[in-house]
Amino acid sequence: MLMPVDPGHDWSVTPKEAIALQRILAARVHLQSGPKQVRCVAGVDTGFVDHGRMARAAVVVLSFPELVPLETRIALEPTPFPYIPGLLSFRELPVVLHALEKLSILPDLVLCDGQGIAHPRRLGIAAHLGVVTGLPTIGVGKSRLIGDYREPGMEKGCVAPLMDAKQRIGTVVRTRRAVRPLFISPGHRTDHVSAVEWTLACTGRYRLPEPIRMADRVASARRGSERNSVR
DNA sequence: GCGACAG
DNA sequence: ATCTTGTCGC
Repeated sequence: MLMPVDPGHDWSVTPKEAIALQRILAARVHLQSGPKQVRCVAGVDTGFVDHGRMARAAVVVLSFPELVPLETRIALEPTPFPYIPGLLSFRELPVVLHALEKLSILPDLVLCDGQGIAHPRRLGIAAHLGVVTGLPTIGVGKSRLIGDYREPGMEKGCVAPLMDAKQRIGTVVRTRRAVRPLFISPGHRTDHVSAVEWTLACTGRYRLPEPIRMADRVASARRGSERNSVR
């Protein structure tokens, strides 16, 4: 249990309290050049079971740059909060933190499914996770929450800035030729440039970077894994 | 009031 | 997120 057991703050809040909390926590986000060396990178994602009543978080730690999975942990708990655009972290982070606590390996960087600072109050789930754990994080969104942008080129590696209120809040990145782009934004202790660099460094033949892909697979897997491994 | 809206 | 098989395209 190398990860902080400290929940960071009270998670039983109302939507109004959650928004007020985001405004406070957003001031603690640090945009920096990112970690100098990354020996292992983690990917986190959450899936839902039983009609959304249970939340299952998965965290997978991979070696870098080999991207070989080293450790996988899961946490399953009752879903604590409804899905409200802009308040996703209050629904998914509690169980994600419990999955992270089970790790024996401390990751140097964490890729999170969802936005970083590309959020109305600049505190998407990746930024929130970073502030609470102190770990460098990057937000990897599969679609846009807020912000305007020009469609990036169709080749892998093409990028376009994601803007809101005349400020840059992220980067729209084509991680694979001719596929929908990803919305990359700094979470905590990373910046626009490093967030895109690390994301591409973790991306192979697929649209999603390996850490996210692997966590996704585990979090969304049918009970056990009979529909996959077996047969 | 109307439209948008991560997972 | 989740409900769900085969199928079109590179």
